[in-house]
Amino acid sequence: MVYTVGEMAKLLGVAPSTLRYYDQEGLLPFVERSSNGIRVFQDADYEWLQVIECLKKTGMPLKDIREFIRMAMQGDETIDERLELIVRQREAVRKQMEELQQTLETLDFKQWYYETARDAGTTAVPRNMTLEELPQQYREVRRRLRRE
Amino acid sequence: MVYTVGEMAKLLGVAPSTLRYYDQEGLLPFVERSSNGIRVFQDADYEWLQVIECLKKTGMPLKDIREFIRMAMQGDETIDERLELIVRQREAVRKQMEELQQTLETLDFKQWYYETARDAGTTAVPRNMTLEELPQQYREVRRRLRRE
DNA sequence: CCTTGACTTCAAGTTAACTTTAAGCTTTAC
DNA sequence: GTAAAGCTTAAAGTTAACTTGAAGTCAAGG
Repeated sequence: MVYTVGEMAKLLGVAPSTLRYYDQEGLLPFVERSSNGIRVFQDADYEWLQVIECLKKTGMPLKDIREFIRMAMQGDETIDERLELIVRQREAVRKQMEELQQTLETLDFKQWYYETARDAGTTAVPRNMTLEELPQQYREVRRRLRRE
Repeated sequence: MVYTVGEMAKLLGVAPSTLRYYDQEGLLPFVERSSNGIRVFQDADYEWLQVIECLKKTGMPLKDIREFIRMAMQGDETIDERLELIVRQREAVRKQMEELQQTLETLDFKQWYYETARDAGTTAVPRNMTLEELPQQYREVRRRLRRE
């Protein structure tokens, strides 16, 4: 199966202009052209685009993704480099998940805070609680927020 | 304790210009000024800034954070609204974590892929494996990547 | 034959979140 | 008394990742 830029964009759920922009930025060296200059996407290209999508979700900038693609085009001699890059991004994502976990804990605390405030009619109640009055799981969070 | 913009920035690990920018954007209505116009940060302001930081990490744009701060300044009548916003952000973060989890699984697959390629000397080996030859935990990932 | 729709390129515009620069004020240290 | 450090504002500059607009090409349908 082959696809136009519009069809591939639809498959991926992005705007066609995004794919043209990626091509312009050198991320899509694998995309071929028909005799009259129209981009011809193959099924295999879908997989490349999914990998680009994946790396983008790790927060990697497009120019670094371009380097990864460039390496992949080089062939088997760059396997080690590519492996190293993947391992590095994996660690970056693990770190991001830990940070998000902490953010979630803060929001859990805030949710409890506003539920308590709502029930009491005023934020003064949760705000002025001592650490001992605070449910155990929120103590660490409040210590962090208040630098206590 | 009171702090200048530079001291507070240091505590938070951000640039002073960032705090000035936030102030300009209306995110810091709680920060007072000394007689000669210098910003005076209080300990309580540190907590506000941590909350701003937390909301920023959820991906909330600054103008929405400003609205949250504005609500908080309104007082107890906005408790319900603020609770709702927190719950919404909490759900957004849970979703982000799920997406990151999927990204991580893709990277796990790619790591295995390149380790296998390295050991074989060519990416042709992992690439041409049938679904049955593939370790079980990677089958779903490859199906997604290849739209199989 | 001609209109429609989707493709092309190139250039310019957009947005968010800062950062930098310039010009000026205040306090502290020698 | 003056120089340095750190504060102020306002305005302009930066960056990434797109998006939009203009002008043109091409194939299919009525």
